[in-house]
Amino acid sequence: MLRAVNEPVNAPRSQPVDESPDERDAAPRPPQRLRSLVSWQAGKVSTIGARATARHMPLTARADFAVLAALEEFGALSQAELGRRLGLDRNDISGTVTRLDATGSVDRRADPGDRRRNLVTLTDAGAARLQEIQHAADQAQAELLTGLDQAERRALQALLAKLLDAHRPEPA
Amino acid sequence: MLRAVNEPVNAPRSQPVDESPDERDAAPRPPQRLRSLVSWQAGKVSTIGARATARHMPLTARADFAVLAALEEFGALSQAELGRRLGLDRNDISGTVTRLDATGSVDRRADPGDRRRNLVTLTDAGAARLQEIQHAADQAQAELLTGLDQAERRALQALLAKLLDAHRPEPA
DNA sequence: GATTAGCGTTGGCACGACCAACGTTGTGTG
DNA sequence: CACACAACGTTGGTCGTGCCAACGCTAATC
Repeated sequence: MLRAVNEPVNAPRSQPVDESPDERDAAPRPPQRLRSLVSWQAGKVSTIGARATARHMPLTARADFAVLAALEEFGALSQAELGRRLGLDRNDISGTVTRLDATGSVDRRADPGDRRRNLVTLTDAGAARLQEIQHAADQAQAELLTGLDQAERRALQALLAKLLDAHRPEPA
Repeated sequence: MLRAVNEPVNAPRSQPVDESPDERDAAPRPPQRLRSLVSWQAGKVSTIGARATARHMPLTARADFAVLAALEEFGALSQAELGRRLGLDRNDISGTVTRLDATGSVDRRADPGDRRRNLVTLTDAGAARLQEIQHAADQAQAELLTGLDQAERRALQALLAKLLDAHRPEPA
């Protein structure tokens, strides 16, 4: 049943090193106190995912992907609304949209009905770019999930989704 | 093969906004393409965890916690070894150990048997500090895990642990 | 004795999350 | 109508984190 992980945590030893010979070359384990912190685990998983991602695309493509995906799924949005959907600061959205606009992936223009807003629209080029990034992301995802079988992947994803649902109303 | 987890993903709608009235005030959902990326989910969980953590302690305490926990569990270590255990760069360990040494949480001295190394030892003050941080971390953890019952928490933790085990040999 | 490898340190870069301030524009209210 | 108020987009800055590069030192290897 996947071993409880939670266990005691209170087993500090004090020999300077020790290293029994059969784990000399094995991977050094992080301390139990960290291994039992979900927030630490999630952070590590995130950076491993980032490393895998970086092998398939420039890092900045991650922000692009988020914006493009939102536009594809919800249609044209203002930048503030993008921020709310994605859980990002509107400050940071600004830069990403600028980049996407410069490469023609997106069309940004003042909303005629409310000139405070910028209406951001997905272009055909943007849709194509979205597909590219999705492809790279799938590969990175596959690398990240090595070691988990189908059922475990689905379970993990479902649990993370449920956790996130419980926290959603905090955009930034 | 392997794109598992990700269901269709190809259901883009195109109405500019729509917003059915019963979710007008509800939390805006992130796009499906993101919700089906474990690496994105993990990132979000990580930052939500960081926010929760920040409510209970200074952010830098997280790095301190990692180092202190490793020293408590494995005894005195060199900085390079700390890096390997924690999956961190030895560059970054240096700064953390300096901070911990300055506050007396740790004793750093040249290893008499190999003067290239710094032997880092946990002090009593350090052990106390570790307990403090653990306490704060527990509270943050509880906030983060709101919305998951006991069994789900254990399952999530176990799945993350298994995923990490499959990637361990990459310190930096 | 010379080369190679490991260690700790400094300094730099990129990225993400966040906060503060400003000018602009729409929405109220008196 | 004039006014304060709120929302928007932008710029500029801070902090924490993950990386790479280089240096001087020490130990192991040949």
